Amino acid sequence: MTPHPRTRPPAKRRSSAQTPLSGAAGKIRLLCVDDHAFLVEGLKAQFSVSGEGREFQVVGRLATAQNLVTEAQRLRPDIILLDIEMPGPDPFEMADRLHRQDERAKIVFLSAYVRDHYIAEAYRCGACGYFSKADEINDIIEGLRQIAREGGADCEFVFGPKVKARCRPPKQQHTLGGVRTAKREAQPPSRLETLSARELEVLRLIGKGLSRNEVAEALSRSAKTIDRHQERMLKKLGLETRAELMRFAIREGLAEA
Amino acid sequence: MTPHPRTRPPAKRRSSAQTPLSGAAGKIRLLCVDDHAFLVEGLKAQFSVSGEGREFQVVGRLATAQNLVTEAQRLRPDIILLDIEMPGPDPFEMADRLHRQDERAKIVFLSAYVRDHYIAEAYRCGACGYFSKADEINDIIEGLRQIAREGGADCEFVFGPKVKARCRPPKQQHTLGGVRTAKREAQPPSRLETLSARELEVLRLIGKGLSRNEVAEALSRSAKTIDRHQERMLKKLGLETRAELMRFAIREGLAEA
DNA sequence: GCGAATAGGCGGACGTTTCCCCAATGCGGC
DNA sequence: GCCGCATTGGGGAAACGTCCGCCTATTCGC
Repeated sequence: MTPHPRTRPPAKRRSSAQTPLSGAAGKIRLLCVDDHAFLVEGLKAQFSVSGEGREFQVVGRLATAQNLVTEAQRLRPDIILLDIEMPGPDPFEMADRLHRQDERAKIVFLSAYVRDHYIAEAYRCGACGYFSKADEINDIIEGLRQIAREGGADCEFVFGPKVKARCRPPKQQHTLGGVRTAKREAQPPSRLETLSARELEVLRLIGKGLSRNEVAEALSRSAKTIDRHQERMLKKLGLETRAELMRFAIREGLAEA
Repeated sequence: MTPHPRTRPPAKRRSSAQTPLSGAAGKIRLLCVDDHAFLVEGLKAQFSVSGEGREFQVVGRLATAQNLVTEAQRLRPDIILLDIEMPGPDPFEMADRLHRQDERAKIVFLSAYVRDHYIAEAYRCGACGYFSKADEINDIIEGLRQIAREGGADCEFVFGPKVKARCRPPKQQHTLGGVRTAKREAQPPSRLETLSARELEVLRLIGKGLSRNEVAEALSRSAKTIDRHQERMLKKLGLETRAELMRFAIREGLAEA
């Protein structure tokens, strides 16, 4: 399925061969990939009025990730703002493909939802940051500034405030304005991925509200076995009760609130 | 059990007693309810620059539908733009409540997703329109203009292009009238409101992941008392387990996923 | 091959949750 | 006063959830 196991390669020296075309007035050039015209147009306006963000310029817009690679190479934006929940091809896959073609491309994910799984994918496909659409616009702008200033592939991964709030990776974090940054190496994988297939199956059913016995029946196993899976999940995830497990399932998109 | 079944009442003549406070320059006043600051700020900018939409003005923003009724009555916007997928209380429920208090309120739903269920709910709770966030901004602006021009409760229900495209059969618009009688499974206006203050307090703590003993300690009560509160909440809400109670708390915005 | 690690499976111990029963207090409405 | 009801607390039974030990199978590195 995936010809390249999307694992982040060690940061390489950026090939200084190409340089992004500078904007007319030296502005930071953005390519927005989002199916919501509404949002992109508003963003354009935001950047065109005087005040916060006037150093940015939206140089292109795509409604899907379909032509991301070719458009990115044509427009040479400084930063690509990439939505996650879109019709069409998997944005992570496309980001990964772009990143393989051009190590210097700076991709920033901007999503309505914050999920460990998304964060891990974003990190793995070589993106530079991850922001929530619910983040304050000033925090996002500050983050984009920082990313624009710094180098390419070896820059720090920048989290929006809401994103940071949802993942509590141990240490190695320092504040920078409203945004947080984390050192590359210290980034833990999604906690979801530490679970086995069987455990995920159990978790999904728990998220649906099934009791241990109902889960046991659904999977044709003893209730005690379900208990065991649960127990190990709780330990792996650092949780304590079944209710917290349901919350986790909801947060990760395995269950609906 | 439902004092008001949320069925669209026959259009009434608008009581000409109250008039929305006109914007400083006679602009169309908008109240935006969306958890994405990003989108709302962009919209504000869009309306502030010269060009399309300069006759609009964003007079307020809410991140949830929680205080919709009070804020709408305080700000008296001409149109309320209401997102659907938000944390917190059910936007349809809140729209319905507002509509009962003020027949003249013009509510327009603006959602990332187009679903038959959403369209039917929007119609039933007295809204004036439904647009997709993927609609072109000019189409949305045109729709808002039309809604602003027309009367209150008796105005036509306006669909955005993407919404229209999804309700293929042209009869759909008429059948909506027949759809209204269906559904609305026997539930009080908001199940949250059937809970007492004390029960809400307990629910909030459960949503945070506290165990019965922790809740008991936090409220300086016996664990048995907490049990009792929980028990009655489960019965009132038609739930069976503590985990489902947590899911309910998340859905109602009392707890964070 | 062989230990270590990981996964799946089950039984028992023990605390928690669920759901009955009961009663006392205080508060507002009729 | 009486009624309804929210709030508080208790007893107890049965189911459930948490955690322990122990077994087996598979995989991986050495």
